Amino acid sequence: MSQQRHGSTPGNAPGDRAGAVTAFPDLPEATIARLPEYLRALHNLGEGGADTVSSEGLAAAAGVNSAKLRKDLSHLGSYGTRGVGYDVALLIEQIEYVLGLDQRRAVCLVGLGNLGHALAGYDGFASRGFKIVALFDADVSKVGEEIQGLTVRHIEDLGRVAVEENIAIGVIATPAGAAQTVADVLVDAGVTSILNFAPCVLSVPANVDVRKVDLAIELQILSFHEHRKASLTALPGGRSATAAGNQEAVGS
Amino acid sequence: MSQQRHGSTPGNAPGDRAGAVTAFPDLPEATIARLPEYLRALHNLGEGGADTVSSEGLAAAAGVNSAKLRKDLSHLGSYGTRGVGYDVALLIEQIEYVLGLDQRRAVCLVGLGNLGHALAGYDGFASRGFKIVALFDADVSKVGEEIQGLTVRHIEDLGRVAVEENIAIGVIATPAGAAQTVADVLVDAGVTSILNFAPCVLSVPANVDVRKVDLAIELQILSFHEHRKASLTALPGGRSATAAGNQEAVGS
DNA sequence: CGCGATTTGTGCACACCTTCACAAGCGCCT
DNA sequence: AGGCGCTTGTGAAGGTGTGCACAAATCGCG
Repeated sequence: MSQQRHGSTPGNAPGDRAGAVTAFPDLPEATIARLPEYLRALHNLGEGGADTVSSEGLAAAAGVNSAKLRKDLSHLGSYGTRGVGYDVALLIEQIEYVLGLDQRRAVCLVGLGNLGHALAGYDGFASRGFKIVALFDADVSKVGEEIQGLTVRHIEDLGRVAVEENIAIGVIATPAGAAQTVADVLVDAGVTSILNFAPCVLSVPANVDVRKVDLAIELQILSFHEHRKASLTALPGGRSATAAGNQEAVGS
Repeated sequence: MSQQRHGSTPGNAPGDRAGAVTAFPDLPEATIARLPEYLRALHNLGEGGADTVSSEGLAAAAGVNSAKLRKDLSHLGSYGTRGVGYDVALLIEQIEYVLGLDQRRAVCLVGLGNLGHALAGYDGFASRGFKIVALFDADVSKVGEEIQGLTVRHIEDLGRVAVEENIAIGVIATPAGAAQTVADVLVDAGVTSILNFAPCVLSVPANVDVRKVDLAIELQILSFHEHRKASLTALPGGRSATAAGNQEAVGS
């Protein structure tokens, strides 16, 4: 993953929410990538009326191995109760805190083509800790358009607005050709996390995190497995028994 | 990852394209997930007029370490030339073959909300080896709508159409509540690879591959890093030098 | 109060992945 | 023909992640 393995400042035990500037024990990246999934599963369980969950139960709901789940939670010093399980509400609170979701984060979206429109209208963001506060596009014919109560602005205004609205996360949904330029503008505007939907590699300063989602790549990976499966059809076995678990979550 | 670690049939060396049913040396999952990125970089380079690339050059274009790139390519028995580099056209052909992209794969898309519409209109699919051949939705008010030259059909027709069109890959872009049902239908229709955009865990037979893309999860991971960075602001360093490389590709 | 059932937290072993460092191979120039 | 510089392919080392299996802890019940 990224080079910024800043050696976590020793400080405060997790669970100690007192000091405003709590530093984290360095969580494994793999764990971090799974926490959001646990969180989603916990919300589901909570809405279903559960007060506590066993690691087994939560693991099933999140589609992972229970040992892995326990180890992940132990990393954040989590408070389960032996013989009982985890308190759903408490665990939600803990994970949201670790992920920094207790403060609703402002996000801006650049590029309002097909995908950009869909993202702007995606209510999953709002319901899971984020708020899209600004939309930008380079195309003047799109500027002024109103989407989901927000007006599309010209990308020139990005710098000013980003500061005003205290935006730390930017989403790039432009064509590949424009993505690097947009990334540069975002970085200049103080954005330190970028979610990139454009099929290209971005180069950014070391203090900026980039995550990339490439829809075609996902399909190509599936295609490989299809190809492999097809080359195995002559073998024994064929369509086999039903079993859950061959889920393949995205994330690094 | 998935349990189907079918012990690869020994057969045919890669590069030996003669036998129609070539089995693969089992490529590491991590390598597979990067191949599409290499492919994209190669296409870019090719369009730029390059005939050959060094591992260093290609690695830079794909945003990875050059040693990793060489090892990845060596896994597929790739033919580079020492002192020269890789033949761009040949390497493209090799990777496309391994990924099974030489045959344009038929994909169906279920769920035509905001995201579904965007996916249906995404030209990145067509240009990278896939063709969306059918659209489905459960909502009768959407059935009949025409999108990108395709007519939305009712999900009841999925089984029949999937067989007719020989669809092996399905994309789920429905709300979470409907996703499992849709997955079941897809599986019954003979689909063996699913790309799931719904925020939920799917349970499917062991021979079916599922990849999940959850937009909110990506943001939550970024949020964690933001949170961590914020808790480090008091430390020495601050905004540091420009450097490429802290890219975080999605994929397992 | 003690015992058994249950479930967490974790030490350990293993598998996978990454990175370094270098030998082997190739082409070019003299 | 020979040597030199460049680049691939890979052995080995270190790191990260996974999963088993079990000890430690807690609850409920007799």
